[in-house]
Amino acid sequence: MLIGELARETACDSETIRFYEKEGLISAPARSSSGYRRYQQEHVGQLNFVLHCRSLGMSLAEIRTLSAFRRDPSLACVEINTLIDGHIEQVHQQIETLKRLEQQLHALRQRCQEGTDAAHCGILQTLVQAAEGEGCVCHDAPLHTPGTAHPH
Amino acid sequence: MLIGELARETACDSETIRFYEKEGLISAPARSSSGYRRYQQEHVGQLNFVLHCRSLGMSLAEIRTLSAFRRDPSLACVEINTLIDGHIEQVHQQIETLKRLEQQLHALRQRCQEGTDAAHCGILQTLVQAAEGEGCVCHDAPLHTPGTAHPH
DNA sequence: GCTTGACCTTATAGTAGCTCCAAGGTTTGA
DNA sequence: TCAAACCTTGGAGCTACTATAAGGTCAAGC
Repeated sequence: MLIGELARETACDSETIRFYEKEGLISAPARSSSGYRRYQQEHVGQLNFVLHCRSLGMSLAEIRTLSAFRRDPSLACVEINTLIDGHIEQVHQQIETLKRLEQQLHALRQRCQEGTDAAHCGILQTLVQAAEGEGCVCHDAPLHTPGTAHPH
Repeated sequence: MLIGELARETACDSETIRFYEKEGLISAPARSSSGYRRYQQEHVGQLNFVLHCRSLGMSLAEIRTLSAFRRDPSLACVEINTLIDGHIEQVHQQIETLKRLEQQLHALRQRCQEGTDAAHCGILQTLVQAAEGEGCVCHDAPLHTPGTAHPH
């Protein structure tokens, strides 16, 4: 199987497959005499595993760790649980942060309902005032939202 | 005011201030004879505006657009509303996506409650099966979570 | 006058997870 | 024989910073 066929089968871009190989997330396939990558069925499984984990928002580092357990199933799974728990907590924090953000944005949006010019735009006024005034309490909570994954 | 003082006053790193200047988000200050940046009160306002918008999760491109309206208040504010609405929608989508993700992760976590080895770890088994099976419906929704901002 | 330390400058490289492009080689079908 | 569709590598680009190196400046203390 050439890289293009694997790409179609897994709905993953060829470039991304090469990238995952370089990053050690999938094993390097055999090469044809002309240097083309020749994939086997096992690579489909490996790649799908990575893509599935990515779709669950895991980082490449986390997936590398899980892959190690996949390769050597004698290892303790406590670490797997810890990894998943950590990831759940991360996602939970992101949700909470984004919810607060959503509320702030809705409040901001309320300030301008009609289309005039920017001089009278309540949104802009609010943003400028918030930046200049000391009493702005709407952004004292940290925002940390690490990027998550692409569709699988 | 030197860059360090502005940094302390706004709780923004000096490097980041220079970066914002290079990106055109704040105006370039006058320089002393030795090349040091000399900031005025207006720069504090500009920088706080940027930081506040960042704390609301806006991208630098969005902030550039808002800054233009701030500089020229005769422009229509319809675009401001559109920008904010788009941003709210983005945040809303992120929240929905992350909520689905959270549920999937909780379901996954249920698969392994006790610490044995990875061979019998339900989490790993589930991940591997999900990757290999066709019938995995748990990751057909796209995940797009652009990074958001740091605390202000 | 000299040294020390805190400040400032620019330029460059690194982070995550890809994505895109250029310049070339290979294979397949008409 | 030729074109289209594939493949290769290497490098740059994206976001929003962060970190480092190598050097210049300035004020205080001795």
